[in-house]
Order: sequence, then C-alpha cells, then structure tokens
Amino acid sequence: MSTYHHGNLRTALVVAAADLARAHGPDGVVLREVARRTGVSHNAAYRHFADREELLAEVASLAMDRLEEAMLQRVDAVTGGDPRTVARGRLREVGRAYVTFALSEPGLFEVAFAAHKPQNETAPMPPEAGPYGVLGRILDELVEAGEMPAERRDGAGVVCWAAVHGFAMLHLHGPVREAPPQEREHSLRLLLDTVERGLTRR
Amino acid sequence: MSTYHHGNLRTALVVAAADLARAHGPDGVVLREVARRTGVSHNAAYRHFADREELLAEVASLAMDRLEEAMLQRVDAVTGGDPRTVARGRLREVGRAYVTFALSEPGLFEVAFAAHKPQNETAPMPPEAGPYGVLGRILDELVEAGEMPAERRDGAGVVCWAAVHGFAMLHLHGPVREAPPQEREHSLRLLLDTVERGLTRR
DNA sequence: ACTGGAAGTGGACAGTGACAACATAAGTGC
DNA sequence: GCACTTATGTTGTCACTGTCCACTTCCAGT
Repeated sequence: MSTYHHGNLRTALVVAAADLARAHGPDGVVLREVARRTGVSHNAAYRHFADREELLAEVASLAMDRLEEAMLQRVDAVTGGDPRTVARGRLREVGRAYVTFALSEPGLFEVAFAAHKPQNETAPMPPEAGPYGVLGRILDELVEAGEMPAERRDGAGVVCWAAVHGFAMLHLHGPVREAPPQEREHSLRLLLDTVERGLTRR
Repeated sequence: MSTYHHGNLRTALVVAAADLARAHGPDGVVLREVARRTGVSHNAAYRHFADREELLAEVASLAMDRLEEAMLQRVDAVTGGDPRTVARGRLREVGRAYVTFALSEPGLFEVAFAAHKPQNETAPMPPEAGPYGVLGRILDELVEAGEMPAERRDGAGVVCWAAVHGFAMLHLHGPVREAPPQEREHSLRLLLDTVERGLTRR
C-alpha cells in the first residue's frame, strides 16, 4: 500500500481536530473521530501526541495564532496622523477584534482557553508573543503618546484582556447569550468606552 | 430494607454532585460517581433528572445561589454616611466578591457557566434575580446618587460583569493563572479603578 | 388486605481514552 | 544489493462513561 504512511499525519490530525473544535467545541474533539476523519485508525494519533490533552493543546495554539492574525489585521488598519488618536483607535480595534473572533469562532475560542493541565514544553510564557503581545504593544503606544499614565501600564494588559474576554464569555455561555446583536453592539461600545476612559482619563 | 427508599435522594444527589464539581470541575461530575457517593446504584438518578445535563443545571443553580450570597455579604457590609461613597464602595465590593468566589471555588464557578444546551424550564431570564440583580441594584444606586450618568445605565451591568468575569477566567485558565497573589491584587485594583473611573467620570 | 404507581436495581449497549502487541514501511550502514 | 534498526500505523483489548430497558421493592389510597 502506498498510503500506509500518511506523510504528515501530525498536521493532518491537528487540522481535523481543529475542524471538530470549530464545529462542536472542546468536548467535540474526540480522538477516534479525529482519526476517522483523517482516514486512519484510532491510536494512530498516539504516535504523535502523548494523549488527547496534547492534541488539544496543539489546536489551542493554532487558535491563538488565528486570534492574533485577526487582531493584527484590524489593528494595522488603524493608521494616519495623530499618534494619540491612532493609539486610542488601536486599543478599541484590538478589543473589537477579540470579541468578534470569539463570537464568530466560538469553538476555536473555547479550545484556546480550555487547555487544562500542563504548561507547555519549553516556553513557560513569552509575554511579548501572541495576542497578549499585540495588546501590550498598543498599550505602550498609549503611554508613549501621553494618553495613559505610565504607572497604569503594569496591570493594564490584564484589565483590557479581562474586559473583552469576559464580554465574549458572557455572550457565549452567560446570561446574555441570547441578546440581540443591536443590544450586544451597544454593550460592547459602552465596554470599550469604559475601558478607554478608565485607562486614559485624568 | 429500611433504606430502599432514600427519602430525599434528589437533593442528596445534587449535594454529592456539587462536591464533585467543587473538587474536579464540570467534567468531574460523573453520574455514576455521584450515585456511588450517595450510596445508591447508578440509574437511580434517572428517576429525578432527565439526564446528566439536568443534574448539572441544578448544581449550576446552587452555585449561583452561593455566588449571590457571597456578593450580598460583602455588599451589605458597606454602609455609612454619604450615598455617593456607599454606592461606589458597593460597586467595588461586588466585583471583589465575584472574583474572590471564582478563585476560591473554581469548580462551582465553572459549573455555574458550563450549563450548556437548554435554557431553564419556566423562567427564561428574570433579570432582577440572582447575582445580576444584585449588581443591577448597585448600579441603580450609583445613578440615583448622581455618580453615574443615567444614559450609561443600560449596558453597565454587562460591562461590570464582563470585567470581573474575564478577570476570574484569565486567572483560572488563562495566561496569568500562575501570577503571584500580589500581582493579582494589583491587577484587580487597577481593574476596579478602571471600571469605576470609566463608568462614573464625566 | 390489595393493588397501582413511584422509587430504586441490575443488566445491557455503544462510545470513549488509553495501553500492549503486532505489522509495515522507510532508512541506514555495510 | 541486503540485513537490521527504527519510526509509523493497525488490531485487539480494557476500564469507564451515559443511557436505555426490564425487573423488583415498597408506599399510599381504596
């Protein structure tokens, strides 16, 4: 048989797992179904991943990449004259991108934060990489532009992230999950207003 | 046998399920283990709950009650002269209570927001009940005291909830889950500052 | 005292993650 | 060219889960 060895099963498995995640969330990523879809027997995955959790972690990492892409795309579109308004605009856009991604790719988004037990292999937490890094750079811009007091810079990343993350969660599983889009947009605007005002004012 | 009929198995099952939730999160609530702990055979639960999801929903409701208690306890402790400072203090305390509960009872907290498929039986969403109601009343106080513009009242509930919910999530499963308590306290303070400033200022 | 239905039991079944033993393909040194 | 080693897939199995079904036990109302 020419197809005994798949070639690059590992990535194929991750892709299939990501599809499942997209469609059915973290619990939908079932090892045997992933194998089925890849046209390979169950247990084949164990040659590439220690266990289900490790495959899930790979999907999570993929999801983080997608999230970062979405953020960068929107953020980089904000440009033009005044560094102050640019920085403010970017802060808003990065928040909007986060929420938009979460609501349009709920499955991937959940998986990204469902990686449970182990911290990753080598890198414990490179703070300047990934979505958090994107946000951090924008906050730095805000400080440099004189729009945010420098002493607020420290926890600001967590504050911003918490706000949009919570917003997304509440609209995915929380009590406002059935709110009409119009109301959702209103809340989001107020959220972005509040954070911007809270971080920059006075 | 005197113990063939348990008496009030339903609540006993919910309690056992809650214990499991406390210890191991939503996925730790395993029907068979719940039955085992209650000293009853598997399947006994099916006389009281349609399926696992329904038992989980009951635990979620219990968790919501605990959360509301914790919030009320801290909020009601804020009292004294000026209605303005009282209202502001309560807003901070309700947020602090939310985060504290989430971090000290992560299992229950997760279950409270893991109830997936069905909206509840009778009440679709009584907005004035539960934790959301507690928060809502505080926001009303803020408006009445003249500390928050009335036109901001509408989405304010979602904004506050999102902020603390996201904060809790990030510290439970997110990238800052291993942050030292000191750093966490700093971020929380900044979060509360930001929301307060953002909602009240001009 | 009898009986009908509610509450609990025991036994199945399909589906899951994981492990161990086996089979096959691809290299690798000679 | 050719044996041998190693990475990669496969089959078979196990314990565990949620759920369905048929059966048993007990209480309540006549």
